Amino acid sequence: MVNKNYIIRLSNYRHALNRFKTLGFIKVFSDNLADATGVTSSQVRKDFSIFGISGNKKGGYQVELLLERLNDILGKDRLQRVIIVGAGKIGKALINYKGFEKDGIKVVAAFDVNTADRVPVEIDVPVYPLEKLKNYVKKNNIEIGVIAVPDNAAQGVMDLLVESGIKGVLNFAPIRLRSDTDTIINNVDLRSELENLVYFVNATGKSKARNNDKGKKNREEQ
Amino acid sequence: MVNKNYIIRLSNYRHALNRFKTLGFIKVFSDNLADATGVTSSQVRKDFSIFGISGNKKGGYQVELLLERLNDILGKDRLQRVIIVGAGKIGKALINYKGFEKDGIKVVAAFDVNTADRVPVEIDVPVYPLEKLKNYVKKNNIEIGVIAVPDNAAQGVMDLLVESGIKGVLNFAPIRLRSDTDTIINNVDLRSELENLVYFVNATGKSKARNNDKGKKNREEQ
DNA sequence: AACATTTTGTGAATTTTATCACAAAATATT
DNA sequence: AATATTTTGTGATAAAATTCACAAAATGTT
Repeated sequence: MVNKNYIIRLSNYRHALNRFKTLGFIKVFSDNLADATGVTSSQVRKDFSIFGISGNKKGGYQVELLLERLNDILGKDRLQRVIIVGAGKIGKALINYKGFEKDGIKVVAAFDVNTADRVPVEIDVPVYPLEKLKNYVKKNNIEIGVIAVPDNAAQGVMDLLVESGIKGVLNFAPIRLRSDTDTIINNVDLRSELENLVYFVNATGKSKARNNDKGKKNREEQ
Repeated sequence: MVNKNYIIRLSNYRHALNRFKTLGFIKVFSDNLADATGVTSSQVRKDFSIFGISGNKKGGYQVELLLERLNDILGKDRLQRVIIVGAGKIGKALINYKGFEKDGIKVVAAFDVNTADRVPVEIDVPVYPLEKLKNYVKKNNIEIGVIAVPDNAAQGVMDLLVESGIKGVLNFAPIRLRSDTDTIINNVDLRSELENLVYFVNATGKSKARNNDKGKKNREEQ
């Protein structure tokens, strides 16, 4: 069963590959990708096996071909348009972040209850009042929305997004959103990440090690 | 072996408990916490069992006592001071975010190569030039740092933080940081989160379900 | 062209994580 | 005070994820 962890790893392989490509690599081996992403080489091969990706025995994988295959799996063939709800601190940071574009993700609009004093200055992403969200999403066939509003507004926004027909939500509010549809919810909980660090920092030296895929020191995560 | 996932769940239980407390609850049952955090009740009990937390058969758990216990485990007894490196978009958002304080996390300073045009306006967190970081960390015994600089600067900042004696790092740069010390690194990779959504949104209806702890729709995560 | 070396691909084994299921305890009910 | 009900706590079990390990294939070497 393919789940989030597989996709995160594929995404990591893809990014490592892009770097290898920049460096002029023509082929890579599973242990190059393993080193670059912090997993074992058998993990890399197993993942590829699951997605039907194959290389050459002794010859490794052709960078170009492998990238194509990963791009295909990850839906990188077309630009993914995303909207952001909440043009506060986090919303603004996301709106102005240019790094997504090279990964095929484009913030096309933002929505906020208070558009007046929240217009981001640097980039030409329009900020609309919340009332226009539903219409915009339907008209433009937006599939992914980011929730960057305060806790107490988050569920309301979630309901609005679901009602508008959105398919996936990235939630920055530190609460558990509910939806009875099959809308996909990913959470980014910075508070939790920091609390986590606090715990392990305090535990350092008390031999409370941590070593699963997410916890292992020096391992990727996302 | 206690790892990140345990701590994330404990952190979630703690937050649910705080809400229950606000609502006037005196006691809770494992399935209240399960509902609130999106896990099973046996998971809640198993987690508690691992941390030696016990309740009363039939009586559930005393909210107040349980909170104390969780606060203790999660190191919530004292304020955790954190520094932020990089006063760009994300750095600024974190600096100005007030939500952490109620969870005992305080941003005490920020550092940036370019302090001039990057001073955050709203809150009185000082922004120092990068050269002052090492000294500041040592002098103030800072344990946790947040990396919010561009990719290409991230490893350099990481090295600097490690050299300064920092114990835990929350990394927003979408690369795998390396350190030969046992500094703990947690990554927040928004690009990866969005790519993940793209995959599952595209897969919707193609019966590519996802159902592990992180992937299950409507489940908490971080 | 034979032999050595490297690397994939994948079943099997192992480890980790989560769920089940039920005895024991606490509370409620009659 | 006896009986019924509820909920914990945890071994046993199941499921999931990862690693192992090795045959097979591709490439390199003598």
